[in-house]
Amino acid sequence: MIDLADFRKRPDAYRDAAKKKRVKIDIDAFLKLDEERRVLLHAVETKRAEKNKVSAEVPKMKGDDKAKAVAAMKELGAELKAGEERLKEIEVLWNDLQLRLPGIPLPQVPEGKDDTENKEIRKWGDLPKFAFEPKDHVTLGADLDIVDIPRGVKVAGSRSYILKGDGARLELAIHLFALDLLHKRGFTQLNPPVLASYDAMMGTSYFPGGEEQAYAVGVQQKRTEPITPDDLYLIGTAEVPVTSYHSGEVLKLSELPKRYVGFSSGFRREAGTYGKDTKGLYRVHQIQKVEQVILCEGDAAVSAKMHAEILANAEAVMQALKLPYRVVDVCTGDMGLGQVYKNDIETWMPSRNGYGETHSCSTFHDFQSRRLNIKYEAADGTKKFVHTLNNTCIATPRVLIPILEIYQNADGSVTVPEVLRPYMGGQEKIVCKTA
RNA sequence: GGAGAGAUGGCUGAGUGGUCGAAAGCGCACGACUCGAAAUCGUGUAUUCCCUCACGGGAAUCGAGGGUUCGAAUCCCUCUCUCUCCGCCA
Repeated sequence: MIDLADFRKRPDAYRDAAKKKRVKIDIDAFLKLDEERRVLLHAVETKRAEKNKVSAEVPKMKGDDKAKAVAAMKELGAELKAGEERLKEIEVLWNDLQLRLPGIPLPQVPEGKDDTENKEIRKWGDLPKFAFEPKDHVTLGADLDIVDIPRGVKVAGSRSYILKGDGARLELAIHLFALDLLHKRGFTQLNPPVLASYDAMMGTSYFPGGEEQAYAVGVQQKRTEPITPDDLYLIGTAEVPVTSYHSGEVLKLSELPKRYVGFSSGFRREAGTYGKDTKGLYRVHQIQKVEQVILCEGDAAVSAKMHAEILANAEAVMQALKLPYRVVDVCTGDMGLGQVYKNDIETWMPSRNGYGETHSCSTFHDFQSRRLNIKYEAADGTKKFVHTLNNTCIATPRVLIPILEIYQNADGSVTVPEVLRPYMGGQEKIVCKTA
């Protein structure tokens, strides 16, 4: 949610942002509706003030005067009701549009229509060279009996998988390594619910808009308002519960920034991606993720610093794993509604012969905190909205693609990255047990 | 799943139709007293929205939504949540 006062001052900036982000919203319609709402609101409140005033005087009146006043108020009450009803109708539309107004991208964000126009800002690591014919991760996973996709599909449908044996142990090792690294860097770990309320989904701005990407519990899909019985959604990322952790709270300046790391599964319906990335572990319905979340002072310079920090953390993990990657500035058309700056880390995946997105680092400024109502008491005693940021630290199973493919050996085994060995009892290699 | 109790400001807790946005206490802030502190005394202490350059004014909010009424924290209906006990369960 954006600052409406700011919006009214410079609607063109938001018109421009909507255009660049490819957000379909009629800014002029909203301006008109907003004005209509304010006029009507004023009229209704004036009537209400009159009614309140007279009603307060009624008990002191007697006889004729009293009867007249009551009759007049009865009439006023009817008028008021009509006005209130119209106001309510307008506010439904107003509120719906308001939630779709975009955050304004920072100046450094490149303009572009989609992910093909993201801009590479740096590269790290050397691309692997194989002296043998390398296998892809699906083949490796099957041959080593550590990734069972057919049985995953049997049990839970398409885009499902089962990590098995050393594959399962490797996954956990990756997360433990990342969690340890963030622990050492001052992050507090939260293992949150993977179920979230409508408010949490809305507050983090997954809703409205992303309803069809979320699995809903006990409710039908495609809805814009909370309904019974459960009103719970499977989260796509720990960002949702962790960012919502302090919703409705006023934090002390001295306790900022809050550095949290959420560890959870995430669930995505992947609606509308039929036929896309169907093979292997790239695009699946359930992921496991170590997610960094920051709440900091509502100051662009501070959040920029935090953005760099969490991006560096993720890069540190990739470098420790010795996986070649690049960092891109995500262009306007590929950003979310509320994001003002976003970097992706893309990791080299031999089977794709290219870089594939493995991390996403986003700065929201006060877009989420306005919806979630997370404030802090500033140095001058006023209450301001915090800035929120989040970034993947590591996510599986997608990162297993580069790990398996890059660390494979000519004999079909996979070397365990050195930094992960302590988390696998010192194991150095994953070999085929049945061969 | 069964039975019961409850939801009021930062907290505790009064308040069953008319200056109640809300007593009182605690907490907190400021001031007085003090060398300083404690104690004591005094003053102040919710959020959101609208109008205004500002001073200030208005509206809404006592779990949520609806209703009755000139007027609702108080009456009626629906829902949600919390707590206790029993059952079931990782």
